[in-house]
Amino acid sequence: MNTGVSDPEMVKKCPKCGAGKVRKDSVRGEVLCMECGFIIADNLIDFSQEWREFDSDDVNGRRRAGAPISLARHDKGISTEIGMGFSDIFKLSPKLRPKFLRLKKWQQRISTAIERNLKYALAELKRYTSQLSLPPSVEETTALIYRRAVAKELVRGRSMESVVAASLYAACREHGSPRTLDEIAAIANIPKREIGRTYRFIARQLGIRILPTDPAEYIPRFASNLKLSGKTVTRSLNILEKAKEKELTSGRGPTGVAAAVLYIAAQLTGEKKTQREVAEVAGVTEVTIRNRYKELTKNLRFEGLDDDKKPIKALVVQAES
DNA sequence: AAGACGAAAGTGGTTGA
DNA sequence: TCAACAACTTTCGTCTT
Repeated sequence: MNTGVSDPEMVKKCPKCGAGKVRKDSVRGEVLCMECGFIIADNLIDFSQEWREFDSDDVNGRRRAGAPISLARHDKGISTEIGMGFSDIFKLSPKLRPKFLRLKKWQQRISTAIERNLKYALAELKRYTSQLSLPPSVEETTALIYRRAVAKELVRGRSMESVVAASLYAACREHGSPRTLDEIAAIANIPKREIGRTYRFIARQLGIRILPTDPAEYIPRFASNLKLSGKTVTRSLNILEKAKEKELTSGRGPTGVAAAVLYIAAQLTGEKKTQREVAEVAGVTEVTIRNRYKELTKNLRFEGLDDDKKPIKALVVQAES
């Protein structure tokens, strides 16, 4: 997203609504307005230094030079290649030249075996993360998961792409900014169920906990896509809290719950959206939204109003009175 | 005409024997 | 490995605004 913001750190006011309630979410890599829900900037880069110096030993041992080590580079950004300099070979005695060439050849053979694959995988990952506007922290986590999967030989029998996609799916969830399987499947060009299957497999093998996703994590993003205000987001989260207390969310698809809650909140704040629109961004059908909100309105009995014939109408009346 | 509603049948995934 | 099961989808006809 290009919002024309050169330095997200310096943004104090929302460029859209002018309100001063700007919050930086470094986990999701987004800067967003709490008033109108506008995402001012995303894809933030973490400029912070990972080490601090406490004494003179640290100054020598920890102060770093060069680029930080990155798991998202196939060689972690620190490989040495023999004979990169064009003229190096002429610095050697004629006697040593065959040895030099032999070493060079061997290095290439070793690296091609493992590194080639990794290089390709990480290039693919880069494409996914940039298309989904995910921050580098997620990319790093994905790279780590993928490396662990490779180390355990979990890629065998599976396509490399599906393992990268599954790693990405896992990393997004770890970072609390889950993407739906549909979203990842769309850019990776892999069937949704294959990613899901691979995800469950590697998660189990690598001991990654599989907890159901919290619908709340989808709400800000969906709301932003629907151009809903921060007020509606807040309202959605309130409704969701009540729904959780009454166990209305367990066992339900988190995207469906998020969609229904947003739909209801939008009705309440008068920012009317059709079921079709909400269903679209949430990646569920209108029927699912209907089923969820029927459960919600029936069981939550919004402020004592309980008209099961026309729950939504009842809600709007309640909101206006 | 568009949106909302809901019934019915079908799909893919989980679970427990 | 198989059947039962819940959640979700697809499809379609009806009602409401």
